[in-house]
Amino acid sequence: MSCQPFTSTDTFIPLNSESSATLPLIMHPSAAECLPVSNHATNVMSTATGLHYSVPSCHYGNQSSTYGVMAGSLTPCLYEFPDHTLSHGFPPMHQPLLSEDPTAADFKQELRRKSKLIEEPIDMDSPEIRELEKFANEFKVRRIKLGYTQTNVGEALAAVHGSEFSQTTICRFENLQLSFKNACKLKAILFKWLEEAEQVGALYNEKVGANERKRKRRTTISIAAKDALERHFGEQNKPSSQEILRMAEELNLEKEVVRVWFCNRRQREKRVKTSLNQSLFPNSKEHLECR
DNA sequence: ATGCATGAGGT
DNA sequence: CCTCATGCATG
Repeated sequence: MSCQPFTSTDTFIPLNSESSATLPLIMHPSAAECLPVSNHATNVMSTATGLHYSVPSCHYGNQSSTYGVMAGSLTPCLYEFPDHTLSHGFPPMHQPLLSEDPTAADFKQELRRKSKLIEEPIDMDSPEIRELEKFANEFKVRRIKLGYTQTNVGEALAAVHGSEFSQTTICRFENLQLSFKNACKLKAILFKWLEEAEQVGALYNEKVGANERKRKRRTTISIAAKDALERHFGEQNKPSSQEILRMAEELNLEKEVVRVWFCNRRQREKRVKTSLNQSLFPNSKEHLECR
């Protein structure tokens, strides 16, 4: 395709295998709306690479799908508002023509729906969100100062929390790619850890147990398929089982894969946008109030 | 850093 | 079957 993934990044380069804050990839016409989230505030130079566990000899490679065409540029995930808070695409399409008491049933559903809608009042101007954002940035800086990688932190968290977290989660926290609620929860934990870690001041080695791979291989969905899925998602973000099956057959994917794709897509769609992206003005410098 | 996956808890 | 929090696997 017309896309070319990063060229470097061999296997593991301890230093700068990441720093991919550029996101140069292609954008699907249907989803090119969000800006890439990059490290803006501070000048942290490199994110810790999370890949330093030794890869044994994973040779399960029978992937017939086209590789190298990473199309992961769909929605660079900034927080977004839940559909009901902002704009949404739910046509009022429930007209249950059941037998007995459509009114009651309908009413009930309506109620349920409503009570659901009245939950989190998520304001992006909320001081809480500002604070969260600030903490996330600070956390990263201090974490690096302590010499911890995201993986290290996740492991060390067991001490102050009880259980560990993955590199993924730490990463998502730092980049505010979690739901507001989730981020708040993690913030408390991370805050606690940070304090203790800074007191001790040194990185104590955690055990690095040999990992067993247990999961199914990640399915690689072709760009064409993703494109099709995106299109479907545009008009129906919650397809029925039937529709899912149909798409699956059409795209030569397992039904489960399609179902999960929609789940993940919805989840993404729902991310609450914190103010993390005040730096999304590529043109204007930064402040526009001076003078 | 992020895509696809899992599993717990809800309906 | 969904949502949500999470994470392995992979780009």
